Amino acid sequence: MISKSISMTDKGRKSKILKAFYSSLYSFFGPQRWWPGDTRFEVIVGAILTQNTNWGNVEKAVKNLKRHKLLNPARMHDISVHELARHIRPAGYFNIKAKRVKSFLNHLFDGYSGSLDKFFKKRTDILRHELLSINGIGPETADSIVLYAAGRPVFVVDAYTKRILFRHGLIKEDAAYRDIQRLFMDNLAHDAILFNEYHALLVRAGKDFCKTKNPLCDACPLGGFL
DNA sequence: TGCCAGGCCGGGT
DNA sequence: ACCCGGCATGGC
Repeated sequence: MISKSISMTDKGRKSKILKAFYSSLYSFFGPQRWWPGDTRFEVIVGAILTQNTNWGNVEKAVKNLKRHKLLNPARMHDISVHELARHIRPAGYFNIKAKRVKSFLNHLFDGYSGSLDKFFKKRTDILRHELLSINGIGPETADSIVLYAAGRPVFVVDAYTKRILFRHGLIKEDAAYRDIQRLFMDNLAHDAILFNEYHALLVRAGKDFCKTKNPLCDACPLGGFL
């Protein structure tokens, strides 16, 4: 009885903090309007290219792809993995990432004749599981695609999310991806618009105030929660 | 000039 | 079930 009320209290406390974080971030930064990409396919490619990589470098790679009219499934499926690697060079890890984008394209063309409409036409949990089965697509990349390309309410967890939550004492440093994701999804309405903004705001806060080295906690809109 | 950036995989223990 | 090396460019 006692332990139950303690855990309920703790859950309620975290729920309130997560909602307060969102209010503070939204008030401070305003809407972020993610994903920074024009089409679903651009979101998918960007999600793979940004793995452990600065977004600025991804933008250079995306610009290359656009300049060569390659940023659509059919054209990108046609070229060799070697040629693709050449275009995405600025994104770093270009050989492995070219292979990963190709893995997705092979899946898309093998099973869905290259149609994203067909590929997305399934239950959210099935879609997520299917994405995870593709080599080179892990939890964060899969969830980014499910949320930002398919528009389904799953919460995306990334390095900034972990760091911010850890520094505010909401998770352990070695917390697992699914546990962090559950923290958000058990305490917030399953709303794709909300999850979209929330993750984008966490990344914004991370970039501006929560670097690994020299975090600017004084100026951070979440500073008051420490 | 070294460190960091919106991960993930494969092999080893 | 972990742990770790590898993957690579560009900006500060």
